[in-house]
Amino acid sequence: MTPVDVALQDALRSAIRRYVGTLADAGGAAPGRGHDTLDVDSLDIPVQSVPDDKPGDYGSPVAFSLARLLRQNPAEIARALAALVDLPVGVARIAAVGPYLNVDLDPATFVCEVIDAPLAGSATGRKIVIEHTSVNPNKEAHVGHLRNIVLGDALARIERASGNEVEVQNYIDDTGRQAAESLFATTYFDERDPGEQKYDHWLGALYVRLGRAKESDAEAIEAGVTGVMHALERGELRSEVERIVRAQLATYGALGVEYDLLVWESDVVAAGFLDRGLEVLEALPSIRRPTEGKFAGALVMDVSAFLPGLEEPLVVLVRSDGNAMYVAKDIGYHLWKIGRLEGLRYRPFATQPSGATLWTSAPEGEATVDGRSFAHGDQAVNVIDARQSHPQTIVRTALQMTSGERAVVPLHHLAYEVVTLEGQAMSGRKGITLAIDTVIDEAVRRARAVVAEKNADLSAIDDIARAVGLGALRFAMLKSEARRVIDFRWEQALSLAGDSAPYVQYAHARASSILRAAAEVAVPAGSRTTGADWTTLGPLEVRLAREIARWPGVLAAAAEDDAPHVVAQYALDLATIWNGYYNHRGADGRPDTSVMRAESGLREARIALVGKVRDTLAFALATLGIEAPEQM
RNA sequence: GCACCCGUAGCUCAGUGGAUAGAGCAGCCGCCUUCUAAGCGGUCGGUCCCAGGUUCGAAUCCUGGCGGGUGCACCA
Repeated sequence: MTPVDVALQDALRSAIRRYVGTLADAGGAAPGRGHDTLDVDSLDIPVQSVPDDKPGDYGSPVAFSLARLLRQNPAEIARALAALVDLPVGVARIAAVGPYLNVDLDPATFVCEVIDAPLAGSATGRKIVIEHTSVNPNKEAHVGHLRNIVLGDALARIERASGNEVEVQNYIDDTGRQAAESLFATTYFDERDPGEQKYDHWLGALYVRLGRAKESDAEAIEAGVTGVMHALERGELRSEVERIVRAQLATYGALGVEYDLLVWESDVVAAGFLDRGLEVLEALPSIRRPTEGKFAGALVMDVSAFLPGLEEPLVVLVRSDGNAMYVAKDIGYHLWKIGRLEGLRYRPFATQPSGATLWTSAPEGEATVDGRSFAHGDQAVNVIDARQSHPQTIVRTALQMTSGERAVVPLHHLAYEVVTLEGQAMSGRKGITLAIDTVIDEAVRRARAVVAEKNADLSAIDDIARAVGLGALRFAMLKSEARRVIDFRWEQALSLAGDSAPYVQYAHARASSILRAAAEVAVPAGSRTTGADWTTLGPLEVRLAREIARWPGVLAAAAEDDAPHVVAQYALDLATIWNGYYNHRGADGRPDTSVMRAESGLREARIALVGKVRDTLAFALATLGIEAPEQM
């Protein structure tokens, strides 16, 4: 909803009220036509962008719904309303186009309004806890994880840009089987890291090797892994796991991804979240401890009241041997995320490239650090593989049961589909993977070759190649909906043309280039740009400004729906409209949108508009975690 | 078997109940005597999986099919 939309809605509403009034005056002549019962105040008045081949900038199909309510021809209603309506500020004319009511904007007013509008949302006071990455600490991260990381990071940036406080958590499953297997593999094979490759890569290879060795020596390996798992639970191998996590974090750092807090599973358990979560649950009637049947001795939760139709409505929380299931720990963790449990301790873990401190949960840490309070989210969002939708639903259901039937559980699952590799399912266990580190290197290498070819004299070529290569990679992971399967193919993922980040970055560099040339004439300062004569602007500028005007709504929708692809698609749209403007030719076949060669007054107004184009492109890319170089 | 997700141009995908369904890639034809051609314009290409229904209006909502993916452990 832009200010123009709102003003237009108000104007149309008044006109409709007046129109209905005239029908009422004609009163007895037209009984039962609906005007006497029509509730104009609550009438929905849609305002939409007009297709490019139709007259007008914005239009409303409101006459259709009125036609039904008033039993009249929609085109007639549109004509009548066009005659009755008072023009809102910024609107040059309103006319009926068939049954539609279309408006032409006043270029000067509209463009000034657009270039003065803020790009970021105002502060909401809401805190959103986003969990993403959460890669098992036993191997290098691969392109399947890349999708998770990039989605989560983009969502965090989108929520921040929308005015929310965001805390990004990365959950470390340090007591799981996978970490145990990798660590055990080093002793089983008696291998020591020669330091020739990243530690997580070296360890990942041993993990795969151990998987193969199980075929011939299953029993001994099982016993050894179990031993390591117990040691992990006692917290004895924390520094070994930390070493893996640090190696993985180097990859995320290279992608430009940072976190606020690492949450270790062993700390979640030690803080009592598991036990206290279970206490809360055990008070509920749907929690039982059967003494016979297949779940004898286990603690189970009956979810049938919330998830009808399940073949097996009982979910095991604690096994009959006394060991808690993962989902039980997850329930405790999530009760803490939304502020219903307390007790983790924290210490600094690392200083990230931006300078921000990465915190970690730690048994020996402090309860409060640096004056900040972790968790206490008004909303929690989990970026997790769609294959885990069922366990996520169980966690959500447990929170629902502890909150009351009608309570709104502030937990979202951003479920994303898998990434396949040239059509093949990836498998860490089988070693069919493609490491993020490998892809980053290749992406930057390819981008560097193109930058060197197109623009060899740029001094910051390495930085630009990095921004372009990583941008292409991230964008490929973000441009489609999360629920779509992505088949990773090199040519597609690292493409520098078409629907890609470099396309948007190029549009941004073009605008930047103009603004460099313009710097001596006028610096864009919105509607206060010196020397601008707004009345010289025309439909071409309005078309461009209309696209910019969409941004706040796009940002809000992306945040509301946890949908970064909405921002990616918008960035492509704005870049397309801007490129079209840039290359536009008049009826005589000559360029008619030149900024620097435009006459004084028009030139300054265009400089201000181009400044807004550049800022909007850069801001949209930034919410996706993609840099926008000034030159490329 | 039950549940969830997907089905739109040759391929990969956008598309908030509204105007003649749009991009990119691939194919074909054009545009650098200068604000960046990583670009722009044109052209070719559609039973929006099928059948009903709701609606003034459906790719979009509902029901039933068909095809594909995923999930349904005292694993994580």
